[in-house]
Amino acid sequence: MKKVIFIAGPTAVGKSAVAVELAKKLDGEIISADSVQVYKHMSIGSAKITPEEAGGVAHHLIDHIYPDDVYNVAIFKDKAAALIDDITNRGKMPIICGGTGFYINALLYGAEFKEDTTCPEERLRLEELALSKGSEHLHSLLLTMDEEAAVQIGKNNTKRLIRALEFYKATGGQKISLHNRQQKEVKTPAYDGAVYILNKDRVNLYDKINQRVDEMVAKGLVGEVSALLAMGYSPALVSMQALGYKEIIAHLEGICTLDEAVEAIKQGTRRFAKRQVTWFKHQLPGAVWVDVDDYEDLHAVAGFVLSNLHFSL
RNA sequence: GCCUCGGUAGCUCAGUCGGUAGAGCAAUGGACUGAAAAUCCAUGUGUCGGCGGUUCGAUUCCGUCCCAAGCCA
Repeated sequence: MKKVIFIAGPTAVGKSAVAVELAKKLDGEIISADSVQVYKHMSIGSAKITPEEAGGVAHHLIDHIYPDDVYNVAIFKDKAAALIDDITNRGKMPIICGGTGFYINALLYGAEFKEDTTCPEERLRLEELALSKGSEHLHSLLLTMDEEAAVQIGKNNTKRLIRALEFYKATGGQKISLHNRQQKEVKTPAYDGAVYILNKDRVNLYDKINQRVDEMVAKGLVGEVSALLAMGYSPALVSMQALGYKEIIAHLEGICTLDEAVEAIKQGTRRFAKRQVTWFKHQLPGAVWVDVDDYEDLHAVAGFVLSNLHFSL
């Protein structure tokens, strides 16, 4: 099995800096597991690494598609898996760094995305149906097709209801409940992975988040967002739902003040960080948790990871 | 210094005609398998400002003190 290092953790803990240092020490290359940093023109709000911070270390899956391109776990998993092969074949160490737990899981456990189970037209139709008739209607529809999924998803989770119905349509009547159960059964890692989850005291993390959001605004987040709108990217795009973008768009549309938008970004990011930790806690068994507050700085954290690696290099 | 209005959950406040209290927000826990920075679910014990008094019983009534806001000087 190929050796792969994973550096995960909530937003703003300092994953990037640790990953870069590891890459330098181990002759590695970094593959980003982040659902927003993939987009071009979305740099400030996604806290994309700068060339100086990257320090010459190769970074992949950052800045490689446009905000209106389709992107999802399956695409990520395929690209990342191919990159791991490539990097390994060149004799370098692949380092996965990112906070999108969903992506990391799919990659580590080698989720199978064989056939295309999406259907954009059907999804669009269902979205309109949800708007006109409400999510309860979708729920009752799903009850007749896949009761298990309907019960599990509930009446209010419009996005999942749409996904379940879309899946049913795209696969010619297969149940997503069965599909999901099968996916979850795969619990053998596809790689010889050394998984580290960086975390820190909640209060300290929140301080860091608030501070970082202020920095983003100071660096010109508002300008970045208005530039995206000027380029013609619709606020309805998936990419524009990202934290920092949807809130600034609301401000630019006159729905709220800049201060209110900034507060909303901070709060949304705090909640996001909490969800990330919940995911890692339950979905990445066997990972090594590192409380970065226990170390003097991020160099020391990288040092710990190096000394803790279970495989030789 | 006088008068007025307040002091109840982390915050903003409601309420108890005397039987120890509840909303919004924040926060916390959880779910998640082709939108995931998305989406959804669950969770409300706090010396009811301090000290005394009346009372079987006070956060509620009375007295007094402290603190905050406003007004008059």
